[in-house]
Amino acid sequence: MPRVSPAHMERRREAILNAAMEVFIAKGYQVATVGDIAQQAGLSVGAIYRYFPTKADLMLALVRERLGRAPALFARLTARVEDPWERLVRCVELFTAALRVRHPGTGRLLLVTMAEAVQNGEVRRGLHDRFAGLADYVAGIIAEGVARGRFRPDVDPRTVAALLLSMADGVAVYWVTGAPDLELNAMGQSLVAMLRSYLLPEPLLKE
Amino acid sequence: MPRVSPAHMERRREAILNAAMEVFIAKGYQVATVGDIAQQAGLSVGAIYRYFPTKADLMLALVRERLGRAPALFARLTARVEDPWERLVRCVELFTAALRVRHPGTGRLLLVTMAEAVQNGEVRRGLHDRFAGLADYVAGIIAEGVARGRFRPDVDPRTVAALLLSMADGVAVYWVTGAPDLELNAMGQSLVAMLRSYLLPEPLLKE
Amino acid sequence: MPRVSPAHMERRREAILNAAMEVFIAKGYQVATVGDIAQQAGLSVGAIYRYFPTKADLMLALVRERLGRAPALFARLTARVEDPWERLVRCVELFTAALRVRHPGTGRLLLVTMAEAVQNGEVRRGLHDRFAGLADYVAGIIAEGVARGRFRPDVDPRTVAALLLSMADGVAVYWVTGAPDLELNAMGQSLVAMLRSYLLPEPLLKE
Amino acid sequence: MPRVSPAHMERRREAILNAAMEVFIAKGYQVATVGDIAQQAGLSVGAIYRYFPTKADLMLALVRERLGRAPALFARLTARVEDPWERLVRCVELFTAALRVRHPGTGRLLLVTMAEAVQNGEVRRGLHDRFAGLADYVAGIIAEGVARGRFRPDVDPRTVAALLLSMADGVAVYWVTGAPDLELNAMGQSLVAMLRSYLLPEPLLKE
DNA sequence: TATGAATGAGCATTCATTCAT
DNA sequence: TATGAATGAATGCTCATTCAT
Repeated sequence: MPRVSPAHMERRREAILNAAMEVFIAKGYQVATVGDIAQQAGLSVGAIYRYFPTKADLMLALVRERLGRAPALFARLTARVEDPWERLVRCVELFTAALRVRHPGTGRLLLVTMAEAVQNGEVRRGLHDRFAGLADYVAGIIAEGVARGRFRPDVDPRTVAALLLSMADGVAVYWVTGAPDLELNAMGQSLVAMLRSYLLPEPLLKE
Repeated sequence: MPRVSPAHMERRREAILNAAMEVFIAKGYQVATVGDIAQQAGLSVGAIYRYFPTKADLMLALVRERLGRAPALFARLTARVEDPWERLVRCVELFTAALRVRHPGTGRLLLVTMAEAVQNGEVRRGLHDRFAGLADYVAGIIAEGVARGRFRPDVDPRTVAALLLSMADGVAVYWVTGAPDLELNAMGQSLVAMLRSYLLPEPLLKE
Repeated sequence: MPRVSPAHMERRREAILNAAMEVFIAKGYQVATVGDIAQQAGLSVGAIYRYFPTKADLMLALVRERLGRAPALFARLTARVEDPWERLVRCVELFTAALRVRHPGTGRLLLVTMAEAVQNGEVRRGLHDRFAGLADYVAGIIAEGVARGRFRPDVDPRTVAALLLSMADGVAVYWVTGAPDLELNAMGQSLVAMLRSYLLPEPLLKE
Repeated sequence: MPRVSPAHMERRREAILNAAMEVFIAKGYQVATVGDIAQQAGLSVGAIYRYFPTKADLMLALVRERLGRAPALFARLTARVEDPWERLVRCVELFTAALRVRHPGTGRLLLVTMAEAVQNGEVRRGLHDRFAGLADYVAGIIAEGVARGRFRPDVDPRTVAALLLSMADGVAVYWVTGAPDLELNAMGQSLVAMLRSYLLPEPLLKE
């Protein structure tokens, strides 16, 4: 007979996770202390441990519940776009917007998480799942474009998808360490131009 | 063993740096202990401190003396290639080879370093210098290609260079966390194809 | 055992301070380890740090809260004595008793503290405050004696007070290093005799 | 067949001892490092160990060869003075001058040494020897004054001597920690006045 | 003999985790 | 349930001492 409702517990769990993300982003996983997180969440250390058995579980939950949802999120937000090329462009825009506006912490969390993945197998697996999910999604778009004759026929969807995602995460990670001269919008536009010339057959002749 | 030759001291310094790189790559900066590094170097803890005043200085030296030399290294190794397009392709190949064969630890070091850069201003500056140096170099190649009429005239060299390097480091970082399905060679070839279609004006008509 | 009463925390703080005093007295500040203090207090190392942020703060607290209270203590314990001469004599007795019976560790603490004061400005300031406080008090007694015509008119209260206190602390410090032949009582009596002949005008004629 | 002359070795030994005194005075025994001393002496660490087997031996030598010579020094410098009272006054002057001009470091060395004596039996014994030597000498003067009828007959030479020396060392030690308001000259004069009124029978009637 | 690099035990301090209240 | 005091293992760094050169 719990005193608090499951909803309340869920809300508190989320609050702790948000606090942990904030703190991990600011300090990195190793440097962040459970006390920092408790303070950020406005709770006591003990309370954290009621929701997450160890500090490592906080990181893992973030990987799975924040980063891990990126594939589903992308799918949902680009589902309405019919044309594969438009959908691909939408993905690039979405990523740029996410990095700059919607979830500016995600890039940093990605970096912090990658660093932890070196050591921690479960974190590594979580990251790979996210990458694989996103790559599958993008590869699907490309494959569809190829199938429909919209894209050049000789592209390898999986490889190009991996390339795109690597670039995206590379940008995220540099952007996030405060690299001085990264103009996200310009980079997005150049990327789209590059993809257009690569994927769309003879576009220059017509346009 | 005092009054050793400067050469001996330099060799030992390098050995310690190598040991530190090994250990940082394997565990990450925070988790690695100075004892680990000493053990890896076959020295005592105190000996480490004769060459590097703090653990942080080890990291910083790695950033500056390993990662930071990448621009000069790339410049040297591609200097002979005359044609800008060939030189760009050479860079991609070089990077792929470096990641896989020559300096397989560098990618990991890059990741570990990025994670530390979140916290450590000096490390961050070191990374930015490396990125800026590489970006300058690649942008120079592209600008030259544009100037010579070899590349499409409307590309923005700096933006494309940043994009390329982000992708490269993104790949490095994923490759390094052991992402399962990254086929470096295939990715390199696709990237070259993409660049060709983007940079070279109407190459398809002739070739 | 959280949410303990402030009284409990204060008691524990005092216990730690007592333990620190014990250990510092026995080993000196530099040689004493925080582990020693924890053991003496029957606590863990970590517990010490909940009450005092650094080892140096333990010393400082002792200087301020043990030694620094001497002026107030002396004032309180001799306040009732009306006659300046009697009060002075009372001070000498008090000091002798304190050294031998009441606070036998204080002399040692004084020594250990002085040694630390060479290096540590805050400790030095604490010691000077104590000395100045005691000197003010004793000088006040002497000045009052002079003003009332009870003492010889040409004595300089501040200088004599400083002299007295130097002697007192000199005795304390030697007593404490275990100097073999210091007979505290005899020394106190001789001091009183010396003061009598110096301060009281022509007492020998009458008595 | 030593390469260097015994005289050279003795000179070097003295130089090391001087350096050690300088450093101990500035930092205290525990905080001073053998490296500090070597640097101050312009030698290598190893050289120090050729002359003194351990760091502790440096301190001990200082106690014995610097502080321990005080009794002989005082005896020598006051030997010419015939009258016991004059000789006593001379001692006070000597002490004041020594503290301020001749050997300004001695006070500090005394303090540092006392602190070490808490722990170190040999140092303690050295200090006690010095104290006993000085006390014997002063007590001898007083006893002589009594015997000659120059001093009040009821003084206890040993106790008064101990009192005087405690005061002297107390002053030294406070002076040395930088106590702000200690006017050595004024204190010396007051002390002489106090001693005169105590020791010399009815001086007031004549002077 | 002199040097100073190397050793490694030792210490102040931190922090994940526990558990009495 | 929540709190936060207590625990104690772990870590970066120092320094007396040794000894190869």
